[in-house]
Amino acid sequence: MQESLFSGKPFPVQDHRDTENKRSFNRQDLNRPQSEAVTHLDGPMLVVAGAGSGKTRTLVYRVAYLLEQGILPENILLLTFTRRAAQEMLWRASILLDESCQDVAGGTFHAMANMLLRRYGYHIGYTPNFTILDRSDAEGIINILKSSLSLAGAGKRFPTKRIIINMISKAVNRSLDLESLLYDEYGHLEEFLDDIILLRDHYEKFKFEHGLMDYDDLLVNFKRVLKENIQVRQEVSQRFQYIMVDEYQDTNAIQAEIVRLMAATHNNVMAVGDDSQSIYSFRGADFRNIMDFPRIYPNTRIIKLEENYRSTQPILSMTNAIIEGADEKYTKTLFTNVEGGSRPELYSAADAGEEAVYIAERIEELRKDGLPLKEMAVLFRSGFHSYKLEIELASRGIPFEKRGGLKLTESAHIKDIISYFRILVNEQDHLSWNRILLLLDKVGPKTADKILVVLKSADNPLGALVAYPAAPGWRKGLMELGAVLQLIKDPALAPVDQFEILIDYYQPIFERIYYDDYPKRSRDIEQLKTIIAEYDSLAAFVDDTALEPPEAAVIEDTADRLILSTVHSAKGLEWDTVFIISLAEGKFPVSQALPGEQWEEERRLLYVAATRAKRRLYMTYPREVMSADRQFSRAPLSPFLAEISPGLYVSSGRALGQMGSFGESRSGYSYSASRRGGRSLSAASLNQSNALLRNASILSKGQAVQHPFFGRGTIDKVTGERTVEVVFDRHGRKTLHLDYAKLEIVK
DNA sequence: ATCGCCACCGTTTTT
DNA sequence: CGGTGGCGAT
Repeated sequence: MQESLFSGKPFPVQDHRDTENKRSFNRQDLNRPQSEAVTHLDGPMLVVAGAGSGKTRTLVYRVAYLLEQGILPENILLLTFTRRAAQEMLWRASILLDESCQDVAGGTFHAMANMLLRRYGYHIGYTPNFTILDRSDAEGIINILKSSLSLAGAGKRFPTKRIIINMISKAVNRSLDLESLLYDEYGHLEEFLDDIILLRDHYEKFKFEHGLMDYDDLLVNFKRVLKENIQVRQEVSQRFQYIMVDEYQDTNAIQAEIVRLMAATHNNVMAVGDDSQSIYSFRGADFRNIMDFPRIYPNTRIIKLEENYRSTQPILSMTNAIIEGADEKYTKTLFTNVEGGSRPELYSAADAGEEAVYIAERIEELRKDGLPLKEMAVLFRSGFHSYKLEIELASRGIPFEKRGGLKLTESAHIKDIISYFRILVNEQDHLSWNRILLLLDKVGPKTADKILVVLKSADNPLGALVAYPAAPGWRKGLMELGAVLQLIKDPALAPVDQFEILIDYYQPIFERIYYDDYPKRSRDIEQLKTIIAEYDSLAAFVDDTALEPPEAAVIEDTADRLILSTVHSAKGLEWDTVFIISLAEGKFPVSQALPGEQWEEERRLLYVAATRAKRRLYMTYPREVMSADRQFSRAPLSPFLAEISPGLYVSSGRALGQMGSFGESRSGYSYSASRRGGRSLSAASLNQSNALLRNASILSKGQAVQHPFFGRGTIDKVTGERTVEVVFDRHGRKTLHLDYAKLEIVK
């Protein structure tokens, strides 16, 4: 098995190894702390590094150094946040050294957990035959359960499936009781508590019965194997002599524990991270993992990288000011030796349309001045903020690629095709069975259900399918389905051949179901074919589409194209010129962001966005936005920008030169200032009532406590600095996190 | 009872 | 764009 990137896909061959990159990897470029991080051989190491400080470069050099020292590539493990990041690092390392770095084990936590769980999972009762659910599958299951349990429409504002899946996942990732989480963070959903818990229980059962595993299960179960089976732990931890984790601030408790267990033998963990760039708490990430690292790994060597090599001073001053406003003050103030540069520009547009025109014009200007499109990027908070701009760019013939937002594998027709393959890999994947049965004419949910019952208990589902007593209306369709599955099941066929045969069968169905836009959709199918052609194992392809979904269709496939991206997807990347759009209150930060932690995370998100820029930074906002009810309303500038010194940027925009608009921008400022005031007040009062309970050290076993939802209880165990186990009189044992739980001491 | 079609609504962020 | 609810057809 090819393990270098934890998947069957071969290491990509990069053709653009330009000299510029070779020059930038000159060893003299490393500063002293970087050299230390690269050459320090034994013991744990924490590298705290600011944006643009050369984290990637440090990691790449370390890989090269270790290989030079004679460490075998397969004993080095490089855990990164995205597969792309791992690929890029290994590719860069191959410039420094030779191709041996291709055998370095590298990839995402999930890909690694998947691979090792399939190998070792039998120790805790798992067959290697499971299907990985992606997010939309998980949401689909919640939907099915919701209607089968007759919960749909039970209340006017029943939370959406996405919110429910997020809650379930967050509870798992924080090792929190779902009930406590529901109460503490989703108090407004209190009336649905029972329904949500019921849904969760059925969801767990559904996955178990249908051979499915979601993202969280992969990590949780892998952790279980490591923890419960000493033999596995030894085998794995002996193999990985050096473990490096990038973007450590984005790991959650489970991932941190996996790292610790995998390092059990050699203890050579190097974690790299920046607490100011923590933007994934909604999925359980906890930047406190960084703070806790030295405690978990005694004798940790801590290295700080504070020099910024990316941006010019005016951009850096701006980004420092953004993060300066944070409630919790962090450690680093970045400085740069990059000379020159001009102040960032803030453009105030009348509305989203004018904003799009402004961006497009700027891009055309810069392009005319010789800046390639690939050196520019447009960043935004949410996927749909770029719709207007996408139309504008398309009409001007500017090629672009959108990252984040809808993935190729999330479109209905691609999911259809993948479902056929998932059945070949796992015949008990009833979620996929259901999907493809529904594609048959005259077969709806009820009929599909009846067929599924038979398939579920059959030893040979394919045989049972063709033997099913079908009604005349759809017998022919069922037979054809059975025949094509039988045909492509042949293990001698390469995935791409299976694909060809399948498409012959699927084409008529495809044209019938998506009759209005199937020509457009067929391009996606072509794209999928080129992807599948790179695999020689169908199972690896199916895994990858769930773990690392390919991006949505490229509008025009030329090498030089503009990147449009959500801020989340832009993490770790950099461009010469960066545009940040929709910087209006309610769009960035999103209106849902509550004061407190969520608000602070939005601020860090803006910090991440602004620090992507090397030489030029443009920020824009519309003064008028369309709200949900199609009414236009005035939108003040994002409070994060309104609160920093206006001297740090240059303002422009048609209305801003006039007297009236000055008042307008002031009123925008005062509005956000009042909001901030309200927030600090509530944060203060919260702190006051919770002052005694932020830290578990003052609690001890037997102490009586009061929880606003669970009522009266007794402390049973203090399990951490901020977590306790409480036995409640009416709700039993709960694990509570003091950062969230509003626990009071009963005297 | 079940399926197919049409019109309408509301969009956080994702390995 | 995708999910949903209503309604007519089978």
